Amino acid sequence: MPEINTWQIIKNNVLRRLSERQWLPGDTLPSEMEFAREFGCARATVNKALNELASTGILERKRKSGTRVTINPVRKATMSIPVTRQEIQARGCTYSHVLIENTLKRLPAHMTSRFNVPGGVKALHHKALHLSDHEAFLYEDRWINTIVMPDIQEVDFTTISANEWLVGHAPYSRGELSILSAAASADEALHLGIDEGRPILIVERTTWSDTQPITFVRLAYRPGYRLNSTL
Amino acid sequence: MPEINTWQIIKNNVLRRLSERQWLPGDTLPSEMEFAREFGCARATVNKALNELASTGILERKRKSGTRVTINPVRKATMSIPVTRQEIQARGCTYSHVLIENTLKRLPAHMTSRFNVPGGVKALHHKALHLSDHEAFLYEDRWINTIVMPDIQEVDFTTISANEWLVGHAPYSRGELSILSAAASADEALHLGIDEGRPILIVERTTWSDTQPITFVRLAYRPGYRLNSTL
DNA sequence: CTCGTTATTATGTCTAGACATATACTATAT
DNA sequence: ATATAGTATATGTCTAGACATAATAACGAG
Repeated sequence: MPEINTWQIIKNNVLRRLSERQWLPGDTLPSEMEFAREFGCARATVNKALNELASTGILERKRKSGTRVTINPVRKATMSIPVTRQEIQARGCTYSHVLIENTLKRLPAHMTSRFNVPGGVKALHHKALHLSDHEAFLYEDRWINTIVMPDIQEVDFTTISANEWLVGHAPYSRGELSILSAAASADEALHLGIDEGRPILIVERTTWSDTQPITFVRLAYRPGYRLNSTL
Repeated sequence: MPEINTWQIIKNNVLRRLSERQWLPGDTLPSEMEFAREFGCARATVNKALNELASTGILERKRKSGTRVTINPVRKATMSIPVTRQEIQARGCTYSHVLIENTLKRLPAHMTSRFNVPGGVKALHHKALHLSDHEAFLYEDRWINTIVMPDIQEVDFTTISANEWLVGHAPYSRGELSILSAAASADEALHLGIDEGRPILIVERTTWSDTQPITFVRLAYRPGYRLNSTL
């Protein structure tokens, strides 16, 4: 454990004392001033160390009440959702993708509510298959709001994937993520080359630019895929 | 957007300018000193604002090179994995759980490697069903390393769930999380009250105390369950 | 005993400096 | 041309203060 900075020394020290059960869930830790005296540093340095720990969910901090050990720590797993190409290449496999559909059509009912647009509005329906070492890896079924992203109709998605184009050209946005398990639909099974009904992992994501939804995508991973993370 | 603090004003200002595509992915932002002059504040305040944005993955910061807009932002979704009881109660449902098994037995082969212990070692095999409004919600199949947690053999798991006991009594630890889709096994289907083979969401988690594995748990959620998160 | 007021206190934010350090750039010597 | 040493620079860390603010605790009046 390389301890170079004062705030990291303090952070690691507190972590060690927590693992040694010196402070139990619910207990109040010493105040910033007490820590500052103990470590012979400024209060701001203690503040940084404790805030760092609070951001991971181990500690809870409140004005006047002080710093306490979280009783029911909500385990915050930071899942990184990489661009698929990078994920595949990081495993040392070759990445390729095939454009399956890219047409402007009327939004189906379940999408108009999701995009919060009136019925009858058209949007870009985009389907693509991502391959790892030339084997089906991920099937992508996406709707793109062309009202917000009009330029996208000119893009050649045979050379760049929609995901990567959007990451580079859509302004930074917030999003909603949903992970579920489903039986492969006929469409998904066909493209992934598996039997219909097989359990596959689905990730659904809606991204927004300010108040406007940009895109909704349903990612169907091939059987055996795992989303991993450390906490 | 309530902007009370200087660093939040700066953060929101930068976010807005990013969404207006004033700086594109790969571009270098002004230095901290320039921002400090622009906002009439100390450099430390700018530092906090920009570090805040860097922690979300939007910006990348490096000494001397400066601050630049991330080209391929790894979407960091912070999934909160709450204690099941809280998750159910947060939905306004009543929580209950049933202890199905709690016996000391020899570790199967696939677990000895996971726990990194010699073969023949015994561990606590713990199975429980968590119910939401008296309906099966989550089936838990857990192994607990009794070498590390000897006290656990005395606990009455009919009154408190293993998860909650461990959260309160195991020292803070790191863990590995894996999310996958699987066909319900006979055991899982029986307890969840569903047909064998139905696609269900599985969360597997191993938690460690320092170098010692404490527990491995496989959580089988009822069909229709979604893990949600914002990014 | 209850309600409202006041003091206290721990954290939140901020400043104006300082030195440290990684790293890109430049100049010099080989 | 290439390796090496030096310089400049932007961020990282830190200090010793200051005032702000939320929330608890103590107090006092009715």
